[in-house]
Amino acid sequence: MTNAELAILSLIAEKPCHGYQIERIIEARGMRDWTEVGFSSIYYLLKKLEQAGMIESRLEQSEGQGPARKVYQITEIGREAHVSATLAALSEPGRCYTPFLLGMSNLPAIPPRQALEALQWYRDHLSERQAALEAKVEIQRPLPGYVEAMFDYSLNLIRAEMAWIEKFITQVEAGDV
Amino acid sequence: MTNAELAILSLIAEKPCHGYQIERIIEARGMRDWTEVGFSSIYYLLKKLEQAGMIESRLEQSEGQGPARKVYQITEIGREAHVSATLAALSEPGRCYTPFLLGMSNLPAIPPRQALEALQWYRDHLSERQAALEAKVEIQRPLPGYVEAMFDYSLNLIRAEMAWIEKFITQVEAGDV
DNA sequence: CCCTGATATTCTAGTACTAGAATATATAAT
DNA sequence: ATTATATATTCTAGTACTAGAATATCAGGG
Repeated sequence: MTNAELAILSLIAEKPCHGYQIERIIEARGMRDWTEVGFSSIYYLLKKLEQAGMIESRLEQSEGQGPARKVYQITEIGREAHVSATLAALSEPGRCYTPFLLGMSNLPAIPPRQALEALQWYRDHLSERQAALEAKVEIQRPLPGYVEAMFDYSLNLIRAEMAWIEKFITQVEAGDV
Repeated sequence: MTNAELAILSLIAEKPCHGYQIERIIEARGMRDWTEVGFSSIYYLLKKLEQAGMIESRLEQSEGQGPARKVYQITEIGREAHVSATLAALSEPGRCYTPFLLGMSNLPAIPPRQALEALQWYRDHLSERQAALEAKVEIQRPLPGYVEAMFDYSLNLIRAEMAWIEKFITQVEAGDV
């Protein structure tokens, strides 16, 4: 199962949902911090999951305004797939191919002054990201333990990266690279 | 420019190459640690870059055995694109959507025993990866400063992740999550 | 002179989304 | 009535690879 499929299946596993509702849950929870599912992909993924027999749909009248909704709920097959995909995701460290290392591998090809500037931008962006995440978790507290852990994980990695990049920048400034 | 395109363009920027040669350089340098370009994609990417006017080709007789080679070299346009893409890669922290956080977000849906087991697997895999990287850098030393920095960056992040996961596992074992 | 194996490129048919437009329904305001 | 707005789904045409088979060339051994 792909990441995108698992992201959608997770939400249906929690409770029956229709496409538009999923979009709003993703938005409301800020899930785009850890998954990448565009609005236009949700319906595509729902259809894929339905074809795989992991979810099934029924039509339901809208409560407020708007046309009928197609509400999906998880099947037994889906439930099993959900658990095993979750276990797989938790047990295998995923490679993450950041453009950063690709950039680093090209360091010798660019003027040192510009490289330094770029690295400083990187640090600043990262620092903003860190601050935004810290603020976000602060506002939402108290949070369930596993959600707190997710933020803690992300923040730990960002902090480690910040520490490294600070060190590297001073090395570059000193002409050590 | 996409990551894959930049990876190929980097190599052509270094020296003129043909497709098969690129495959062997990628293999020899262990570049698949930080980029993802399958053999079957190399020719596709070369054509794309040529169409964009970033590289140009000429036919050349093979030195040893085998048919004529199509040797690509970088153009002025390509050179500029290479520098600016490298700067872009160095200045923008890329998001990395690991399946791990997706798994974490599904923690409540799975039996605690299995979750713990999965996390332990994760730790073991990560630990192996760390050891492999450490060994790799050790063997190859001495290395140019920027390459040393790339290994150092990767190792720092892996170590931070290891530290976090160890801590989290003990928390889970203690029933704190 | 054919065969093997290393070298080298091309082609076909997929996969997994993704952007954005088109379509449709219902409520509320003008 | 008309218009705007929020809700909701579907469709078309891409993008960016990617797997794997097909094809071709050439050197050296039998």
